Amino acid sequence: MTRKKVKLAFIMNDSARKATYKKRKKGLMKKVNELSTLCGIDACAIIYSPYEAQPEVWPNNIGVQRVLAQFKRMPEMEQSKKMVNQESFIKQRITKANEQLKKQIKENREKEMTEVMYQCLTGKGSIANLILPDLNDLGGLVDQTIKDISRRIESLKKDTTGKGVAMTPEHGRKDLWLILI
Amino acid sequence: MTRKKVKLAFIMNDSARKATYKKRKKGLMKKVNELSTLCGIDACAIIYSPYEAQPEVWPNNIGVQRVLAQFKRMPEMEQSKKMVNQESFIKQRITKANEQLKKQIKENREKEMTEVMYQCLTGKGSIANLILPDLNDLGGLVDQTIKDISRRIESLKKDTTGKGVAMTPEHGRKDLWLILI
DNA sequence: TAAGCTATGGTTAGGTC
DNA sequence: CGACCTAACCATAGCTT
Repeated sequence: MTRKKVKLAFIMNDSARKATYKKRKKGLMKKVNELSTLCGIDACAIIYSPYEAQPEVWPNNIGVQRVLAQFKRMPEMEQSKKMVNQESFIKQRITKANEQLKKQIKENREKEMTEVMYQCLTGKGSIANLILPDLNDLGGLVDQTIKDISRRIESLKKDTTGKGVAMTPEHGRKDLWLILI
Repeated sequence: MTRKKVKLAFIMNDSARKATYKKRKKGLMKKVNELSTLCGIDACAIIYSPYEAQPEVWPNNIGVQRVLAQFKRMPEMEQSKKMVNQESFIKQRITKANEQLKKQIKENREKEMTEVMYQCLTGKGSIANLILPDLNDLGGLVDQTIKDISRRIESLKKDTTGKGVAMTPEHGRKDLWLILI
């Protein structure tokens, strides 16, 4: 079945949009209810849709009116403070996404370099045709690997049972430890 | 690790409550943003909490004010219509939960009876010490199983390749088909 | 305190009936 | 429609750092 990730954009197909609306509205109401219950906070939600003449609110009209009254009672300036508007919210998400992207790139590069190092160790490749930045990264990786290996040797020396220790690396550097097997 | 299902009730532990609040508020904001974007609807959210002096709103104060104005402009009577108040919402959830409970009980009973039938077939048990309701259910289950087996035999007869067909049953009665192996 | 991790359970897209 | 199903994706509780 085709269940690809849905792009976060307006759904053009009318019936699909309505179906999604109904499902997600239900989920959202549940979430609001949970947050309110779990944390004992005052919350209210109002949703307008082309499918209903009246907006749907949670928890009820009295609660909404009360919250709204409180909200309107504040001075304009105060309202602006600590307010999450759509623009800043989206900016936050973009920043977050960019951070993840950077992390992924770094991770990919590390894997690439590990592969190169492994190729060299098994004689299937050479460092002859690498460019300078790659050589620098590779140097760092080799240093790190040597350190890891030294630490591994030390821990093996201390293992008096003679049966070996778990192969799990200390810091999640799973791939590199394979070299020792 | 212990990551059991959290009971839907006020979290007594202060720091745990705050942590949950922060995580869930973020998730909620994301959901509101998604619903609004995907379905092109006008939505706004207001959350009061002991952790912030000002309520947090989405998408922004202007949007909230506009939605609120629309809301207040309606006659009282109209507001009451189609409104999901907390009580009816909770009642809905209770009804739903009860339905699920019934379904689960029925499912459990079916499994129990299947087990009994299997015990009898393998000679590890007898129907001698069963009470009447159990016998009735068991009878129905056996009938159903015989029908399933007959259908299975028919479908095997029609299989001219002689290589057998997939062992997947037609209606998800996985366990019973094992008898044929 | 906050930020990061991951197993788990919950939500939902795309189907069918 | 709307109810149900399932595979995938997502949110998050409980931890560690």
